[in-house]
Amino acid sequence: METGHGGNGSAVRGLELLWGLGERPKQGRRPAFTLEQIVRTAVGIADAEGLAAVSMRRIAERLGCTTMSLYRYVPGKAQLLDLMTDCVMGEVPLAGAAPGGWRTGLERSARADWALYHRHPWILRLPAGRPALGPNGLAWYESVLRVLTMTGLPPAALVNVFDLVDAYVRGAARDSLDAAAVERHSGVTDEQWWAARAHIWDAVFVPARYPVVASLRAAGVLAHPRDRGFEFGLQRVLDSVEAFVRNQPHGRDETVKRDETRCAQCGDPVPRPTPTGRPRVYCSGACRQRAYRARRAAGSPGTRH
Amino acid sequence: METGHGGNGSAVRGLELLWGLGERPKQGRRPAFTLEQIVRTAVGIADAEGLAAVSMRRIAERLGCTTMSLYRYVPGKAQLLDLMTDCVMGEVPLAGAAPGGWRTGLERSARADWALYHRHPWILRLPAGRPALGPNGLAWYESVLRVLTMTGLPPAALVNVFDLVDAYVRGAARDSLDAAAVERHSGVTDEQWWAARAHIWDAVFVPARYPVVASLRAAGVLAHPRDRGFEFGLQRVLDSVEAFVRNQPHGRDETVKRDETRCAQCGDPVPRPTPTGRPRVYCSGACRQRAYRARRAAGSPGTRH
DNA sequence: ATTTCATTGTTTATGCTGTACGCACACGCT
DNA sequence: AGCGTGTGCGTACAGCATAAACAATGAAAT
Repeated sequence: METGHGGNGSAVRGLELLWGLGERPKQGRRPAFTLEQIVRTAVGIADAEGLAAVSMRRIAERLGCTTMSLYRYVPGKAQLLDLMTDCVMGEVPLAGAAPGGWRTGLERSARADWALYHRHPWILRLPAGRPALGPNGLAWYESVLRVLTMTGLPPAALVNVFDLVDAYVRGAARDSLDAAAVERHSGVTDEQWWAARAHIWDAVFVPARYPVVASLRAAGVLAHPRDRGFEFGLQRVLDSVEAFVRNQPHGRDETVKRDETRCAQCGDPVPRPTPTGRPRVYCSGACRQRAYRARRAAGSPGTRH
Repeated sequence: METGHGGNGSAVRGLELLWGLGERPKQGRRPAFTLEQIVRTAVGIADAEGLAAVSMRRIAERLGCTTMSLYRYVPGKAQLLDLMTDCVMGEVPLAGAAPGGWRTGLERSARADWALYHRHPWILRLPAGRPALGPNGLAWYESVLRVLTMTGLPPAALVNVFDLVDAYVRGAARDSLDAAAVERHSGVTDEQWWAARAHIWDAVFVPARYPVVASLRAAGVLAHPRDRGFEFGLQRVLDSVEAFVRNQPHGRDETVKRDETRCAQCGDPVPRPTPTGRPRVYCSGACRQRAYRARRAAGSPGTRH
């Protein structure tokens, strides 16, 4: 019997929906919408007003039908969310062979994910049952893994590396998005937010109790250029994978040489090979100045006195 | 007027609650509970039945009072969630100087976080407005940063490194927990889950369309020894930080030497320095066998044939 | 042409949720 | 004793997902 469609359990049915395995019945009234219409409507709401605004009522209202009509297309809200995830996974360009070898391919892939999460912040709010296993998600998964095979690593290490990069990108994106969400939701910028609570921080960030945090606050690095940190971390993660590949018995390293020095302040690569001859330490004057201020404020950590 | 306490805005009031800045009024009826009682009750419910089970009604029921009484202690549910977060942050042992230098300290800290997230999976479900800025969260933040100062890195790089490790641990923990949650919620093990969908995977994981994924599935590395991946990724992240510190102009590397070879299959360190003299490649017989099976199934990626 | 019947759309109802509002009581200070 | 403030409680409301019965549709069978 069941509610409809003759499916054998809503979870499995959800997967069948993902892969479009349900054959259109010849008999009976024709549906007013397509599944894709519903999913895209839901995605639109989530993009515009956040995941909390995605309710069955709201979707039905936009589509001009009643709430319960939707349940003829989808077993439940959970399955709809799965469909939404795979839908937007179709946006991300598939990873492919890049001139710089697997490292560049992986780097581009990670940045594409980062961009995707910023376009659809709600993705990271819902549970990730393994790399989303719809057609789009699987195509993406395959493409990244294919790039990784260029490292020559064995299968188990392959998925480990994938999980490492994926975990980092997701974690970093969540932090960045949460901060942005607070800003948008409350209507106050990060600076205003900190300012409104200044009376608390002043009472709390006392150097006696929290010397390191206090010095970092004085150095001005606690405020929000948080997105720069993503690039830093991404390069570190890729560095480590590269080193791991190089140390493997059968690992073939197809990466271009990249031993440029990096900024001692932010970790970005230092642009030009220095005109004076002296090794360049900071990537810009701003970073040098920040380092100077930081040294003064923190009682010179970062130099050997 | 407001509802009570004379607070000036619920968000700021929430922070004041976190830091216990509200002075107990001398006049009037004495409260029946403490804030901590309420928070701990909520934490208990979240631990036992998940974040979704935490409702004001439910908490009140456990405490033996009515729902609305709770609003005398807390401006709203959002603030209560903040308090819950900082409450459990008090459980994690503070990072400190370890025999192995900053690397060991950071490693222990990351593992402690991992354990915390597994004890209280709901933490990763709610938005992280920066490292949770209650007393416990800040103490933890300070302790980790203090360990990081041993690297001699400048302030901006310090927070970058912190964010890197934090993002990875959170991301990896989320994946691990989501998988476990699916398992517990649906009552089926991961194997049963995959088995119930075998008819879909068989139709979908065709080598023609998804060669890499298909070979990985055949190699048996797609199933769930997902938690091992955390150690792998953690070591890679720490490796990269170590390399970054070593390449810094003023970076002092206080780490013990650790150039043991690692398993070509899973990345774990290879235990003994090999009795035969030949360099050991796999950490165990199981890994060697898995690598063998994988090579047969995948048309030998991982060897130069 | 009429009946049959699978399938879709709608209506109604249930039990959750967070929380705004107002009232009654208890306690410390005057 | 009594005033005033802070507390605990009950009611009420809007919104949520969805179960179940029912009405409308339209292709196939007779």
